[in-house]
Amino acid sequence: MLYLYNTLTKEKELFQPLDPHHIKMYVCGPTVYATPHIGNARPPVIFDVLYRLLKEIYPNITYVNNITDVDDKINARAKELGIPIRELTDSTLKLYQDMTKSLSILSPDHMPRVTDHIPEIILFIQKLVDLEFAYIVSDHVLFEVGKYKRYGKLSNKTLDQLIEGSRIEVAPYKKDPRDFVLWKPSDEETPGWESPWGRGRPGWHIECSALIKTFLGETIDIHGGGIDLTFPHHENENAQSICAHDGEPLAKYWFHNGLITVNGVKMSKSLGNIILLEDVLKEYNGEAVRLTLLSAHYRQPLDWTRKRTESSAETLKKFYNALDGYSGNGSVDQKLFSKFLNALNDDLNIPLGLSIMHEITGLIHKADNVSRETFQATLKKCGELLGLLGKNYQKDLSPKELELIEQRKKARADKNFALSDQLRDELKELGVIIEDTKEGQKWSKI
RNA sequence: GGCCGAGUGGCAGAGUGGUCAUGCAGAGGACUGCAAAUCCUUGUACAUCGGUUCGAUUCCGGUCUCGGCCUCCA
Repeated sequence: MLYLYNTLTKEKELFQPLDPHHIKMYVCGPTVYATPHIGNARPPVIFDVLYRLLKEIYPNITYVNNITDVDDKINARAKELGIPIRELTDSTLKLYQDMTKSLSILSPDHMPRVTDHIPEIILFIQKLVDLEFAYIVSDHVLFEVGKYKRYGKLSNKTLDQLIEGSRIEVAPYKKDPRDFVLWKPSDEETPGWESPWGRGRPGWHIECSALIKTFLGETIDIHGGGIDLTFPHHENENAQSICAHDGEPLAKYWFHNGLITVNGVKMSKSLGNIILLEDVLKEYNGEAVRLTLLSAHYRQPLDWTRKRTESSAETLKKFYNALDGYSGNGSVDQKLFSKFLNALNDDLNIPLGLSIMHEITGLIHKADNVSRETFQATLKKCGELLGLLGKNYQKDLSPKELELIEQRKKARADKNFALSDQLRDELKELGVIIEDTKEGQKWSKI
């Protein structure tokens, strides 16, 4: 029984799929204009775990994650760099794909690029115009918020509050300051597509509505993203999709992850406290970064510190240590695995799940040879669900490393401890950890 | 200002109306040539003030502090 916290109802709810034979999930993907930071990495990792969990429970799931490659931020950035837009989006997309690889994120079933689906977007907007939920003014197509009575339900805002906030851009042609752009005109230099409303480009929110419709249908099970997308992005998406689809809900469960903070405050471009993923990966391997991203409950903020990442790396070492010597043939201890699964099923309580993995680690060390394999298989299986412990960590050693290991073995046999200690230090410098056990000298590589 | 969320032991971080979170760090011990790993032992934790209750860290209300959204943002 899977329970998920639903932003729409503000409650933890039993997950009841629309169709248990086909689960549909959509997560808002990146706008490809800037080097990914660790905040960009949290949703893909969190949703990757949810994806793995759903796969464990249900036979068939379609997960769609879009790539936004048309956006004014992209245009501005390309101009600043003096490079063609396509070059910027392609190279940034490549960085995101690299991130996926280094953080062991499974590929979603579809990763559509928005620019490959402009006709669907135009059709979607046309429908809203035809139904009179949208109006055309000054070459723009605007969604008329006032026509959707439940606007604000998702983000828990009343119409009055939004007006009082009054930080909304008030273009003079808007009927209502809250109305938002579905389509806007492009000048010669700006990317644009021919449409019934002239040459232009889509507004921010419409792409997701159109892509969901295209790939998954009118109503999906889970729609997700960072909590900061709730308003205005998801609120607007929700409004336009519901209006286009005769009141059918867009998503049954709205699932949002908390944000990454630095010294307690949100990491954001405007504050300039961005930590780039590539910089973190220079110091720590992807798996340690992944575990760090999973080390707090997904809805809680996660304060990014060096100490935290180091602690994750240590934890991984401990887990891998416990898996040492595993044949790969153990059978999973169902009782322990259920305990772990129950933790994840309870609104993705990954920290609790990790504590169970620690418990299993202890059991491995205390077990006899027969049950050890079972516990190791179980730990491995738990790790799999979190996208961890998949590495074959006993990597090949270089000839030099092998040579040093041999030398040390000999030195110990000769009881030349001064030399053996020196060789151990040398190997450590190379990243090879030597441990002496009853069975003799053992090595592992970080 | 409005709407959310949070305050747990040295740190990180779950959770619960009444015997255990867990990890790291610390202390003591076992093992070891020394380490490391591992094992055993070890901690008057739940912002604050009231209320409900036989009993609250857990429920309710007030207060304080912090964060998020209301603007591009994952």
